[in-house]
Amino acid sequence: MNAQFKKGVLEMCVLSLLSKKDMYGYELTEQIGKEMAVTTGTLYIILKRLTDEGYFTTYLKESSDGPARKYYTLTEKGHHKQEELKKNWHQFVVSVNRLMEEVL
Amino acid sequence: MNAQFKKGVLEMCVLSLLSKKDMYGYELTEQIGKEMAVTTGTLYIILKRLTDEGYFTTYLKESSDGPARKYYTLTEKGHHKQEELKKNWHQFVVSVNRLMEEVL
DNA sequence: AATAACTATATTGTAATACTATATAGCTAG
DNA sequence: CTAGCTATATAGTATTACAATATAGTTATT
Repeated sequence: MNAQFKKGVLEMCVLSLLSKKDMYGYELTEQIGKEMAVTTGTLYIILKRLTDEGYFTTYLKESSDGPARKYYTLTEKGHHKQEELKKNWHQFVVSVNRLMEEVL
Repeated sequence: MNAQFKKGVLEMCVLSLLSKKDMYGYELTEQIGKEMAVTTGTLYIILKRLTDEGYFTTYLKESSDGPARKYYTLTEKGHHKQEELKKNWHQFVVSVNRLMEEVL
């Protein structure tokens, strides 16, 4: 998989998953990992950045089978960002496909 | 437009356009510019890199309305790279869409 | 209780690549 | 001859994913 394709998209995926329900970091890594290669390091950096930028709030919750988990909750700002990124993404895919399929 | 989405994709677009016919740098900028914002600086750096990596050969040709143009021709290696990137791109889009639409 | 395996969060340093700004210069029209 | 268009090119910066590594709680096995 081309690592460059992921630039910006991982952030969108995180926001998109969190728009459905609160999740913790490790869980996000596993969900996204089903579709593409991603390391925990990458995910935690994204989570830290987006938290700093006000897209999430967080809370700790104990786990029955392991250490406590930090859950992420989308803020209003986060929801808006998610919708904006999703819209941009779909437009982008259409543009790229048009460029590639086009017979000039 | 999210600049990050373009990472890796611009390279693929250049290869894809050149798989149809030889083009010169400025022409590529204009064609890609129809679908997304892109500066000449970015394009020429990509062209230089891909030339150095053996995906193109180049030749100069005089123009009737301006300075001489440097045309780019895909090599066999370039054609293979283009097909590979295109395949990866389509798979990537499917994966991302699945992640975003999924009800978990 | 000691150890290994699993779960979970986090940081540092590096690599890849797009953007901004700028430089250079040929050609054409007024 | 000058302005505007065409065309190629480079230097410095910013963003973001990856690899490697550190830390530590929990569970199961010996």
